[in-house]
Amino acid sequence: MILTKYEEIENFILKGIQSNIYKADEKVPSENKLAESFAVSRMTARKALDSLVTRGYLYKIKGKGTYVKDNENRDDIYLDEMIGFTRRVERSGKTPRTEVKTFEIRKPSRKTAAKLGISRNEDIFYIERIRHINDEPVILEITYMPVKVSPDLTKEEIKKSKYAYLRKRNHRISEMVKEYIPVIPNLEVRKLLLLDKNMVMFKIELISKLEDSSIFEYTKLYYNQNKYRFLQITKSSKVD
Amino acid sequence: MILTKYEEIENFILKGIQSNIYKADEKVPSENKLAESFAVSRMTARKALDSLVTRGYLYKIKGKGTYVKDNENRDDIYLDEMIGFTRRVERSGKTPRTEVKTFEIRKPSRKTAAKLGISRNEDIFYIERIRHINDEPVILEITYMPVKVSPDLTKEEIKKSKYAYLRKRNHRISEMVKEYIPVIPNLEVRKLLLLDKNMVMFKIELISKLEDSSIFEYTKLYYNQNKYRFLQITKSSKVD
DNA sequence: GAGTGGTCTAGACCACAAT
DNA sequence: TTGTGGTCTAGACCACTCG
Repeated sequence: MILTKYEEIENFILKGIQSNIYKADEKVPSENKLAESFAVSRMTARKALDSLVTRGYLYKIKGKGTYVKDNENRDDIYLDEMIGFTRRVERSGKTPRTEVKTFEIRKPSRKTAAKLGISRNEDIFYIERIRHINDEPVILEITYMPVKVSPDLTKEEIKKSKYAYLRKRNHRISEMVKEYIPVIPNLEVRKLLLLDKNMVMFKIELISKLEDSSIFEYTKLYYNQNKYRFLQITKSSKVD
Repeated sequence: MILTKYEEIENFILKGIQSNIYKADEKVPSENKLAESFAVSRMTARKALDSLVTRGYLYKIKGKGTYVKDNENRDDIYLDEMIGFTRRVERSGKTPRTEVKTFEIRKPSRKTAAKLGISRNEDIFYIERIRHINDEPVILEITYMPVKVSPDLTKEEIKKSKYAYLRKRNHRISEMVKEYIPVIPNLEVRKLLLLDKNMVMFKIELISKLEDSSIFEYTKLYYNQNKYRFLQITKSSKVD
């Protein structure tokens, strides 16, 4: 099989990573070095490196160089374990912090109104929260909530937990539908999570309902790069 | 906020998709048209389109043009529903087919041996299967199984179901650990699934054990582009 | 033949890091 | 000052599709 020049370079770097010639958080050859040693233009060498950045193998630092990404030491998230961010982080001995970036009342977009099952002129809370672990931003959460369902919600309460607020009001979630989506984040998400480069990451979209079937929230969650592994354990299943 | 030229073009196309000016499976402006109307070089226009392809908004056909991806009409996969491929497809009124691309005995790589908990000189089955729906390849499955655990496995049996084989032998899976991973597929995966372009997709890696805790398989599953939605429904949870 | 996307070149200027 | 990555240009040749 014939490869393009940039595919040759990609494979060269990948082999170097697999054989541990290029170690985690150490440099791979610069774009100019690669261009010279493969006798290609710098743009071709760049294309190879950029591809490996997007695929999660490398990261770049302007003015410094290109480095091998360390994908070990990620935190595990079990899909069936209903545990909140704060408790999960504390259990692992780290320090969680929640930053409420935005808390305001808006009218929903057409898409959001449809998700919430309301009309476009009803008010909603628009809430952006950033979850930090040891002061590093790891999760961006964007929540849309109908004001009529949670009329007395305050910014102070949202700093803690949406679900603690529910308990206080003697409500609870009766059903939650989650969709797991592989994405490359857009500019806004990259900015909020301090990611300077495109790379694959995890998005979860969820809708949760209360006991009376009213929709409590429509939420999008973006999980920072390879800080997380998403696991599911199934016991004694009746597979296939 | 100042945007680069290719980001301007990306946003222009995205707005056109959101406002339905560019409709599903219809063309967006060609690279040359965009280069002209934005007064940039063709390479810059290309960079914008390529980014949107990787992010799953567009697809390109050489010699024809660049089209808006239709992300509706995807099949739902429920993470908690333990149902096999064949039954799930038939339930939706479509025709499933399994192609056994490779079935051979090998020695495992270091990584595979570690996953299977065996030594590098024990034999394993290496199995590549491609799942088709209505003759379109949608899932690539790569399985590693220790021969000593399933010594009498045949290619004929693997054409049907791994788990039917287990039942025949009066065994069953006692535990399955799955990891969900967002990836951009490599060349080999793209070739087998007939994908001509880089784009985000879903990978599942799983390890399943039998009642005696022996490891039955280590399997990687690649789900074709946006043919699938991965959903999870949680009822009456004790959230956060 | 005209238009499309795919690859590639040989430059350029910039912002940023390190020394 | 040197080296790095980030953006961008103005070409080129190719393979493919379609009329």
